[in-house]
Amino acid sequence: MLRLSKLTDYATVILSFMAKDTTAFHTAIEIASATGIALPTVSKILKLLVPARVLVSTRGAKGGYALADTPDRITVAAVISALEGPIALTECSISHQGCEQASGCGIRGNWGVINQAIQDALESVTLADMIKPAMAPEEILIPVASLYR
Amino acid sequence: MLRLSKLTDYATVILSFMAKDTTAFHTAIEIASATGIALPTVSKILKLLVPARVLVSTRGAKGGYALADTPDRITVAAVISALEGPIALTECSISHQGCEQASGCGIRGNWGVINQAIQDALESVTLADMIKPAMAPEEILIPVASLYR
DNA sequence: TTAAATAAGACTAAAATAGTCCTAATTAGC
DNA sequence: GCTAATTAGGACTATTTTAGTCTTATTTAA
Repeated sequence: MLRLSKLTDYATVILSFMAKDTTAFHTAIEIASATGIALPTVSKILKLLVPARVLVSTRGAKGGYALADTPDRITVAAVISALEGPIALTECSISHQGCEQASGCGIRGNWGVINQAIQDALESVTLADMIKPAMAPEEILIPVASLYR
Repeated sequence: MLRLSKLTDYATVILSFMAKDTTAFHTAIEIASATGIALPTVSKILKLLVPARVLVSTRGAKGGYALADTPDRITVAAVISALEGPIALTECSISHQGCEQASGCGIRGNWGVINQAIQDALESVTLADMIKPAMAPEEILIPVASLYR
């Protein structure tokens, strides 16, 4: 389905909650109860976002997590790659080794072009954009049905 | 990893083979031996591409599969949605029902914007583009590392 | 009538993902 | 120092998805 994992989906919910109060540190417990996502899951996601430089953390009593930057400087691309690894549609976009399609596969380079387009799209959207009021969903739903006409 | 399935990857290999001889009908056996992909797998992919209007099929002796249109009119988006369903990054982009994040999720609409951008990127690339000689891979690899700086 | 081919879908096995839990390390406050 | 609160790290299990195979039915040319 070309879809990202639930963890990434949760991550955007968590980050949009945190973006409402940029400076403060939030504990995992606080975030779990505010978002309704199970605590161990919240904790796992928060831990993944720290090495990716999306969040910063402080240990110990009065510790917690905070955004590493302002919401307009945190891109969706950064969040996705933190949770799912490099953004690349095909295996051979990451590494050219081990591709067994000896003949008939002169395609890799062109996948790269597509990957780049998607990368650009994801980098152009920031957390600040995500927390803006949503547009009417009807206007922006993808007309998938049209593909089958 | 925001990546598409192997089936879709195989599909592009199969279609690029077929695009070299647009008019002819190819049997599943012929395609399997030409591409090196296992026959049952080739067969499965070909069958998925027929209802999606990417291929047409003829049964019986002298039957086979052929492209439903010229390569420049078959988009990557059509191939992906044939094999993986609607192009939508998050569950709630497909259906707004059953989203349990009652509070804190004013995000759906904005995912739609991202989905649309990706959709556009995938629709703008056709099978004809894919079979052009690939550019040097080094030039187009996604600079993932830069996300972590 | 027979042989060659697709159609449909059930089924199995493998892999990825989600989610939970436990133990260690760190820090503020008493 | 001691204790409580909190993150860090990683092991582990269960679930779901995906890949791949197989069988039977249908269609058509010769």
